[in-house]
Amino acid sequence: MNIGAASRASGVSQRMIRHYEQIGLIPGAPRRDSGYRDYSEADVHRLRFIANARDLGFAISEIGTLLALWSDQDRASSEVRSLALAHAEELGRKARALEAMRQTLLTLAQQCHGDDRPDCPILQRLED
Amino acid sequence: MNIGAASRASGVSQRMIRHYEQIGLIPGAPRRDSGYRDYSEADVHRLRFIANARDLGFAISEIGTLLALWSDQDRASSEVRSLALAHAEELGRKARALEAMRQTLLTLAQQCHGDDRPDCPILQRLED
DNA sequence: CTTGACCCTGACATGATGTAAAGGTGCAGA
DNA sequence: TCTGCACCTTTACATCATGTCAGGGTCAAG
Repeated sequence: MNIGAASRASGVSQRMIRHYEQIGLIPGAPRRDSGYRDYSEADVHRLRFIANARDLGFAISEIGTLLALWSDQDRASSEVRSLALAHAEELGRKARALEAMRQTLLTLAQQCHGDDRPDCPILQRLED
Repeated sequence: MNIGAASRASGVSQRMIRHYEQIGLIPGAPRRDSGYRDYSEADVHRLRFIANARDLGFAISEIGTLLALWSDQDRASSEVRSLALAHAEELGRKARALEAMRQTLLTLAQQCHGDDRPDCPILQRLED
């Protein structure tokens, strides 16, 4: 399977497939005589795994760990679980930070009459 | 005032002060004979404004708009308000996306016994 | 054989920020 | 005055994940 087909089958862009190969996240695909990369179903399976992990917000480095755990038949499920929980906590931290910013903005916007007059508590707050 | 003092007074790193100058977010500081940049209190005030806006998650491009509104005595407060509300909405979208990922992970982790056995619903989910 | 779809590599861009190198400036103390 | 340290300058490279473009080779159908 050429890289285009692998990309369509996995949902990972050709650009990122080549990138993942370059940074060592995935092994280099075997090449045809033409130099074209050749992918198997297993390769596509792994790419889908990566795409799903990205969709859950895992960073590339974490995905490397997940891939290692995935291919390790003997690993304890607790390892995967604690990685997932740590990541969930990180996501929660980020979400709370964004939400706090949002609340601050909403509060300020509420105090701003939002008409043609120039005075504005939002800008005043940014000055302090 | 040298850039180091301006940095300490504003909370913006020297690196970023120079960067903001380079991309045109702030005007180039006047130079002494030595070539050193020279900052006024007003400059520090503007840098603090930028730092506060960054803390609220505004992107540099949005801050450019905010700075323009800030220095426009005649602008309507409604302009600032709608910019803030649009940004708050964007923050909300991002926060909800992170929270959704987090919930998915927590649900999966709950289904994972997390002991020494190798089977793990988290990895299974990533495969699909 | 031509054409169009596909593949290759390499490079540049994003956004915000850090860090490091290599060199000039300014000031205080010996 | 010399020395040393703290400060300043520019330039460049790194991060992270991704897009896009250019210049070139390959393949298959007509």
